[in-house]
Amino acid sequence: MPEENFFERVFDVVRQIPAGRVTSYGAVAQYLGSKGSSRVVGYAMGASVDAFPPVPAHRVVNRNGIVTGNLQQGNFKRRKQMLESEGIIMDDDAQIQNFKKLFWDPSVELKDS
DNA sequence: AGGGTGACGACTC
DNA sequence: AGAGTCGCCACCC
Repeated sequence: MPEENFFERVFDVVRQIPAGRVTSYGAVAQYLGSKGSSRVVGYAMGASVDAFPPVPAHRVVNRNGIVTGNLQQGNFKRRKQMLESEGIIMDDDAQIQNFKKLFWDPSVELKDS
């Protein structure tokens, strides 16, 4: 069991997300064993700005495949562009198309290692 | 030691 | 179907 804080574990997982792929807060939380702590994952994302190396928080969206970012609208728009830059298509403005297809589940990709 | 906070998720009305 | 509410759990003050 890692002695790192929950946040660091979240960061580590998020950093392993391949470009052009996305995952959900809940999935990360579930992978970390705290399925119900999806909020904590989101909170960790907010703290990701303090983390180093930087965490691609833009690849983490909510369960709906919608890019959130209530923290700062500015970053929100910007992250959308980054996602598109990685080949991810957005529907309305924040809805990811083929979200299910692009979904990167840590509990599946990283499995139980 | 206690309370407030939060980039979610699922349930209920 | 849309909107509101509750719960969850770790971190910070």
